[in-house]
Amino acid sequence: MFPPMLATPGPLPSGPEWVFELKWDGVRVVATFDPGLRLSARSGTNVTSRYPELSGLSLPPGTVLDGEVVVLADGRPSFELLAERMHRDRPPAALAARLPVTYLIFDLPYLAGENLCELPYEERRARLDELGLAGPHWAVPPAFDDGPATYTASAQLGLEGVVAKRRTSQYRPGLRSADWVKCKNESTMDVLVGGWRPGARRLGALLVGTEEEEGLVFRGRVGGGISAATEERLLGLLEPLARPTSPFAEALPPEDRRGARWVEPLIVVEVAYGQLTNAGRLRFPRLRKVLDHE
DNA sequence: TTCCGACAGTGGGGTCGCAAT
DNA sequence: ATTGCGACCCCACTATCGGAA
Repeated sequence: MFPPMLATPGPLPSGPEWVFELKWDGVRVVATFDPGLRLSARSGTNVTSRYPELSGLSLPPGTVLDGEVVVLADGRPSFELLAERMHRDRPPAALAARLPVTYLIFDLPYLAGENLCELPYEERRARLDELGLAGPHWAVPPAFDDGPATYTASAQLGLEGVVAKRRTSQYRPGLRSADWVKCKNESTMDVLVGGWRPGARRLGALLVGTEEEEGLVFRGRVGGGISAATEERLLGLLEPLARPTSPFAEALPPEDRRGARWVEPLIVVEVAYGQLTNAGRLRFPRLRKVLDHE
């Protein structure tokens, strides 16, 4: 088992010592050859049989590749499509054909038994490029020198963001290093609070929505980003607004509804999120601020 | 003494698989 | 057939604690 190196979240670094890759929205996979191909998830789980289309990938024994398995749709990775098959060992042929995966390889910690981890990123990257890995289901995506342009392009293309890597950095297995910085595209939205749920804290999560023609449309639960002080403030605002029935236009699924305390939807909060899901819910939601209302 | 980084804990969307109802 | 629950995947963020500065 070879735990992959992890990136630290942060703002886009600048300077000639950095190189920039697009951030691919999929699952992290390490490939080892000893001598047969073995694919490992970040946790170390053997996932080789989940991605049979990668079985043709062949390299010398003692080689370790690091990359991301994605499902491409219109040229962009779709995590939601990948989710439909990523838990399945030996997926049915029809499923694998409908949702083919691509392994995007971005690092080479070992080659034929030679430890390349101590080499600077740029040299490992050059060795990786020399392998000429390109096939129907794998590729080595490009790296760029212009950080701001790469970041802007990632947003325009609807990608997840960029990962900045220090040219001189070593590969540190299993470590969350400051030499790799992930800069994610994110959005914010103002939403109405239609209820809340207790949890381990007094206020576990907010049930939020947006006002549309059909009424208050549920956008998901927001439990992240709430400090102890904000929790108290929100409870003080919400408890006087209690009402017996849900203010949402549609009945919420049981797993969202469970334990809910409904309120008049009068409190507006700003939430940050990664993307909207196909179901119209917030992905990676967290509270940014409670908006003052006159 | 103060500050920072690592870690545990709490929250999210979503899928699958299995058990209970 | 529906619901509940945990295990995995992807996470963000807060609070805490010990060691570095």
